[in-house]
Amino acid sequence: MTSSAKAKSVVLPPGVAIPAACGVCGVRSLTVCAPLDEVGLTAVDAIAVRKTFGAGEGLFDEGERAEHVFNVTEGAVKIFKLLSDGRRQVTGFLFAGDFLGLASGEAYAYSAEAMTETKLCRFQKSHLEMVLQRFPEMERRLLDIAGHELAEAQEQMLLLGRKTARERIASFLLLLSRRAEAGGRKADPVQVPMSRSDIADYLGLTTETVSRTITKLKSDGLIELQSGGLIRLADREALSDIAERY
Amino acid sequence: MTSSAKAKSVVLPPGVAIPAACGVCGVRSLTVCAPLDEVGLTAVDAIAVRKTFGAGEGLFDEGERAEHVFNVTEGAVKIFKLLSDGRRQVTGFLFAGDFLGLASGEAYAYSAEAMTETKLCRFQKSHLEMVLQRFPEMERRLLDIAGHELAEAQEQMLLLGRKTARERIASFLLLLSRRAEAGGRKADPVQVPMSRSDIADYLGLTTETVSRTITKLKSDGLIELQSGGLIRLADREALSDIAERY
DNA sequence: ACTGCGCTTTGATCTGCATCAAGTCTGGCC
DNA sequence: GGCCAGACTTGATGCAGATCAAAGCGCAGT
Repeated sequence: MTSSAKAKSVVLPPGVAIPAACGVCGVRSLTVCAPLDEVGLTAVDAIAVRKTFGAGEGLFDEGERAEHVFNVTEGAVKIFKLLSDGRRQVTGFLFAGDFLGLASGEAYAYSAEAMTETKLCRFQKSHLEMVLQRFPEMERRLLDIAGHELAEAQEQMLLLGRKTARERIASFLLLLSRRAEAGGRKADPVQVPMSRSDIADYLGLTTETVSRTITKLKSDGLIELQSGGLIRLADREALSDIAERY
Repeated sequence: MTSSAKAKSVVLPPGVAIPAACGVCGVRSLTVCAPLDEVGLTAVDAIAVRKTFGAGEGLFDEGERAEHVFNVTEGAVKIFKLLSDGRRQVTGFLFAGDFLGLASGEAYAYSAEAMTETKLCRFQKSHLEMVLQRFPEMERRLLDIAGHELAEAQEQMLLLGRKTARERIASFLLLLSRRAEAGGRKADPVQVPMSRSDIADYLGLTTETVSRTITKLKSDGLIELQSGGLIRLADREALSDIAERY
């Protein structure tokens, strides 16, 4: 009903289960599972369902009954809200290690869609709550994550309410780079897996303005566009000055 | 260093301690303390310090070491972030029952300032963490609160990124009314305790645009300005249509 | 009651980004 | 390897809201 299903590489039906395997999880240290010992990990493993979504495939829609939460293990996801006339605000991009579903009460507060082929662990909320009760260190970790997300949300409000287009793009590139680094991916020629339109809807701009502004940063020698959606931050210092933070 | 100290009615030195008294707390059912039994309440009481801040007085500044968290029991507080050239984004308004400090790690992610004479319970973070360990129901409650705040933050991103001035003002008035109701205050002629400038910085507009837009809503018969900062939502339905949500 | 200062409103003009409109590039597919 | 559709870039023009400017207005202090 909301986002156009522009799924392409989708071959499997949404969410083919593959054996859960926390033991070999490459992003565990980044996730909500980080503080768990073997006993906790076994408990989580027992309730985790691994799912794979193709690029463009929707995970859930805003307003839908929120039965699950997710942990991204591979790929990239965008979350967004829509107005009835189609205006869209992308409220976040999630990568490997990121937790998805904190902001939901009874219903999801936003829609979520895979941007690339994405793998994630899905948990039934009621199951996770039982595990949380047994392992308070996991609940503490969730609270930390929520605090970080809240701080990032406020940074984004500052960007959306008060920054110019140039400042927004500079902030965005630095944010992506910083998050890539935190997630153990390459920070400098930074991978930008989202479309201009997704960037525009994240930054409260239009695709044209995003394109023009990136072109300007390039001709000013602050960044270099490489193939494969990579962007090199040629003058990180100047970008930081423009962005003021991040 | 950040917000101009326009304190006026400040007579006492910042934070005169008055006896903590959870037993007679009028907003307990709204707060993080809601799920606690007598034992838990006693533990919280033991670490709570009651403070009073005058209108315009700062609670803390962004970047400052975050040693405390707060629970507003009376009054109204605004939280905001600043850019170096003075541009300001108000990221939230807090009223009786609201919890303050979730979004901070080592340092506060924003500055906070009392808008009216405000009373709050202050907790040392390290103390609260010990109490949380003993009373997991309080930690659960905190997680719920964080989830709500996250959802509100995303709603605000939609507003800042994609709504027109008229839609922003309509959304804001409905939000204030809804929160007043949730806090047990009067929802219809709704109290608007913040200045035009605070509203502008919350909505990503200028004071002039806020003023013009409110005037227009008034002349369109959707709202009525009353004395004492009260606004009557004369046509709530029309306002909702304009706002699309909230 | 008067005065003065800060807040709000109202008016005139300007501008950064949106909108409208063509191209141009890219990569998936036959 | 050539074709096509969708994504991106570039250009011309328009407009919502910012900026600049000047009154009103309310109330704290005398």
